[in-house]
Amino acid sequence: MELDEKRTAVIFKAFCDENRIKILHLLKSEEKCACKLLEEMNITQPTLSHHMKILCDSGIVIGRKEGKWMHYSISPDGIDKALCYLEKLKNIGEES
Amino acid sequence: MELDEKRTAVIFKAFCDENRIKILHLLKSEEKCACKLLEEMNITQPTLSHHMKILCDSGIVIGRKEGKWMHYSISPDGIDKALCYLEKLKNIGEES
DNA sequence: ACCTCACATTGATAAACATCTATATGTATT
DNA sequence: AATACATATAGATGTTTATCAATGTGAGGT
Repeated sequence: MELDEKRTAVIFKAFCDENRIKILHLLKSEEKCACKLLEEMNITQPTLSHHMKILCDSGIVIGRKEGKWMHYSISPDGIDKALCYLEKLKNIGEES
Repeated sequence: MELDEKRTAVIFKAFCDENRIKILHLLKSEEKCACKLLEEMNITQPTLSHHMKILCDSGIVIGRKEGKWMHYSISPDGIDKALCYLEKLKNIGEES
């Protein structure tokens, strides 16, 4: 019960920071490597790395290593988990 | 553009704290007054008040004043905005 | 008018978080 | 093996956030 709440909070951490929203927006159209994201953001490389870790921990983003590069993309399954939680929240009074 | 990202982050602030998730869970079945919520949570009254403010600012919860009491409930419209954002995020590569 | 009850606000404090610089790790390339 | 590059990690710092005790506000009730 407690754990569930913690896990849910971790999922939505992805969306509660302005820079992470910006990153998600950049990933919306296609998979991108970290260096490309860095170019388009106004933050340092370690800060980007920090945000990417939070995004991956949330399950909303997936990282794929290819040689020196990390390619990041949005995880439909991750989004589905978040969607599912919100859908359940909407069934007000109808079912428990 | 910048503002959009900030507004989106505010919406999802509702879901990124363990106690707020717990509150949303309590509101899932029915509207409840603050005092009832307080009974079921392990926090002080000012802390509850603080969380309720964040939840209302996010648009996910609606407050209704009735005499001395504040009744809180989940806003389907608020949830829909969050759902809409996530849906758009899922259209990967298909449309911009 | 006074008191009580429900809730909000203020002010203080500690924990969490975002950010940076500096450094480490790991993967090509020469 | 030496270097260069892409990313991660560590450590430090300022800011935001969660929390509480104390106080304010406003609505009934006596």
